[in-house]
Amino acid sequence: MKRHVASLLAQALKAMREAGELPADLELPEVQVERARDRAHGDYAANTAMVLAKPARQKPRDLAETIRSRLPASEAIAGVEIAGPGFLNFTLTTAARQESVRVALRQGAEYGRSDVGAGHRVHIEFVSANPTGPLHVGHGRGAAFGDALASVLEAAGYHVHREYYVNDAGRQMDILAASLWLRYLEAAGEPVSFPNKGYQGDYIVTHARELFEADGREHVRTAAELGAGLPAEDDDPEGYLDALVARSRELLGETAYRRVLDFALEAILGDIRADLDAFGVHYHRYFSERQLVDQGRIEHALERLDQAGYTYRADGALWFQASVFGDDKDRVLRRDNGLTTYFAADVAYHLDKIERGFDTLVNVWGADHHGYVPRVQAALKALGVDAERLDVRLVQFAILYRGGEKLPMSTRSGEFVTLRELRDEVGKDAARFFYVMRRSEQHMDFDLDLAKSESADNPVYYCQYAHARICSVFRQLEERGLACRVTPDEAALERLDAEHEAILLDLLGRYPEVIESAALAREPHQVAQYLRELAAAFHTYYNAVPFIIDDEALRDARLTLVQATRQVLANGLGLLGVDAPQSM
RNA sequence: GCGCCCGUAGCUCAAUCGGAUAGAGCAUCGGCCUUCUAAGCCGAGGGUUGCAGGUUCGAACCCUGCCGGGCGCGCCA
Repeated sequence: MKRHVASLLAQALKAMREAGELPADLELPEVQVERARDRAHGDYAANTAMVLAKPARQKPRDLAETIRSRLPASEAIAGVEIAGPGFLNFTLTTAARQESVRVALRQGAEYGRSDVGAGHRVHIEFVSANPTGPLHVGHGRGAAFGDALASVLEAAGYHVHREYYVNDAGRQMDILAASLWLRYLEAAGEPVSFPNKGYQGDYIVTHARELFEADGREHVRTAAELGAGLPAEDDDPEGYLDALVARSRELLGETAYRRVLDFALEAILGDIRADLDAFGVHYHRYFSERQLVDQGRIEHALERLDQAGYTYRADGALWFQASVFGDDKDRVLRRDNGLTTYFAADVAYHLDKIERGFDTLVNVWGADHHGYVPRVQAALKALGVDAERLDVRLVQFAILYRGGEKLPMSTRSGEFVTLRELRDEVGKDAARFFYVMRRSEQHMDFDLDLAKSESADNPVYYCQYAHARICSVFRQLEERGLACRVTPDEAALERLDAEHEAILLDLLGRYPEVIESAALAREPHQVAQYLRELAAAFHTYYNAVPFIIDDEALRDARLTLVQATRQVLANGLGLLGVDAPQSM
């Protein structure tokens, strides 16, 4: 409908130019049509006359008058008014307004879907937390945002691929393997001392015991063998850790070491997958960084950069000329010790996404990675890829509070709240809705005690309650031996002339526009805001007007309206990964 | 020090590309269960959109400078 109005305006402008009412050389602007914020302003509003006033050298209101006279007739438009400084306000006919109810019920779960995405292939990468421990609550926002955005894009007609990038290569994996092995030795009764910089969490102990149960004493070495000749930990904790890793590797041999490492990785990745699963987040693929290394994709990427002529050697290292493409400085790809950097792997990963045929790459990153964005963009540009194709959405951290006290969430400190604990405390639905309710750029406060103690006031329940209430109405109807006896097309929707009904009709018609807007702006919070509005309109309606009444035609019309509302609530909540319960 | 993000009601946040009288929830106060779920509804109070300039028909939004908060500035990942 919005597009219909815009097209009417565009035709009017064209006609005016041909009639000489606008300068022939005037470039016609893209017509902006928006939903009227105030119902007194009709259904749709356009600022076209005000935008054109200056270049056309005419008064906005006069221009608006001319535009109105040139508008083609439309069955959907009941009237056009000129208001304020020169707004054109369009009012829909009642028939056009009722149409949304019929469309919503006819399309059911499909209502709201569109084809603006035109099958564009979008790769969306989110969470991608290091597989060195369970997900903590800091990852929750990225998970909720990324998944909701992916769903919204799907609904808007994009072809979406969800991916988790697993950083299963490099030093952190060695530290993980060593940490798990030391706990394994403890489980076997060896008196080893655990390094401060190792992964301290209980989950390591748990998984180490599992390894002990699975493999028995096969990987046991004595504490004496392990400690012999190692430097003192206090002097150089990081150096000590590296020495410990090297010693572990040496004592276990490559095969057993690999076994321990893979066991640790699989166990932790299993935890992560299970947590995301329970959070309602499902990926098409978990993409392994190690595989990128093993398959020579990093060398491939470095060659490509080299061929493009943007690498050079200095101080024994291989550098990328990121500064040529807008980054602050050049970046190292291969260190003087011969190992490639994390950045090199990331270049390879992004190149791989492009080579897999994706049109657009959406990266959902924590805001602490913002300094990293220019160098990845620079690499893509150097590889001849249009930087517009990479869209990095930075998600600000949610600052956690418990009882008014700010909470740290570092995995190193050992005192962090896991995503699982969050789910256990406040529930999946409340957590997901809360995370996705706000703009991702907005810093956010999240008080766990508040979310728990006031869980009944959480906006998610407000929306779910509206859905459950509607289901209850139909149960009630059945109990009284009644039913809605008409199809949506037969319903006497013209009887719905009350103010509350007009508001609901208006909102139902807006839903597809909201999805489209949320997809284009990459802002799933628009959907959450909309659902709250829709739920509010329904609750008001529910309290003001009885549905199960004696007047059968009116009763059926109201039931049809309410059924359409239920459908839209269910569709919208579904996009956000929130359940729409039949009862509460 | 440099760079990025943010600053809106007591609190947490919205505000459709710059658009009409800046809106919700929580909290406070006053009402509504003898009919479909009170996890709800109706009403009231609460604002110099951090501050000061600028741009224009029009600024919470764009520009400049300050103030405050978060984050980042590694041959770590």
